[in-house]
Amino acid sequence: MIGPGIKRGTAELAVLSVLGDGPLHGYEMARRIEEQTHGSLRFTLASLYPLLYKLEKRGWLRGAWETSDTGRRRRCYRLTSEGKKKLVPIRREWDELFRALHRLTKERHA
Amino acid sequence: MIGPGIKRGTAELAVLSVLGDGPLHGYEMARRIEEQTHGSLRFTLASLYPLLYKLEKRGWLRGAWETSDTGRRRRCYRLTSEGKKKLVPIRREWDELFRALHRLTKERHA
DNA sequence: CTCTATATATAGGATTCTTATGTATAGGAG
DNA sequence: CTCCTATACATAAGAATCCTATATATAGAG
Repeated sequence: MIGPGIKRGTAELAVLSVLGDGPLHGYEMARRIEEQTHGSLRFTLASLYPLLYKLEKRGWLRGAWETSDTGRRRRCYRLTSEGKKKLVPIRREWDELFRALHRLTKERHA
Repeated sequence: MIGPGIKRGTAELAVLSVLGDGPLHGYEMARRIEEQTHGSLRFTLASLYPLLYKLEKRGWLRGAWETSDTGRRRRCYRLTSEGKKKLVPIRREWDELFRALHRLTKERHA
């Protein structure tokens, strides 16, 4: 489990990434993020929902109410075409950040 | 250059990493971090100094005033033995975070 | 003497995430 | 039928982190 304060900025990337596979509702997003990172990346639902509203307001997601097979009311989010376009440069930015930090933490005495 | 909001949590790692090579004063830390990450990681001096005070208060750094060859007054920071010990698990945490995010952004359809 | 680079410092605010709390329903155990 | 758990969404209040703006001061170049 990643310590507090270290995860900052990762939530948006995580949400956009899992939505890249297809539409999902919030509760399932959180479950998949935790599962696919083997529990090392986990953020609470109380963090997730405000983020979804923000991304929807920004036009990257669109949410639609639906009723599941089990009769449960829930809000299903999908990436908009704008959101899909943004995902590419965001991943590139993160990749740059990773490489930059690796240069700092590993490639000493250069 | 990494966009705003995406860098969060990286400053502490960056500072501890450059200090892992030896004692430095603030201005030089910022310069090296920018140089060693090829400009992609850069945080302002106004962010740096409060961080140094916090890390010193926490006991991971110790700062000492000195006068440089050019007669300039500056504060030189070095890792304490406690700070050196902390650097190991912090690097491991970051490595976990990187791997977790890679699983999310790359290893789809698993 | 002016301008730039060096060097430290703080106030104020924006952003991001967490803890705590609340609402509501489906389905199983008893 | 009732209690409990898992599912599902929601908001308030605050902590943590970083940035912009601003301030001070000095060395060296021209």
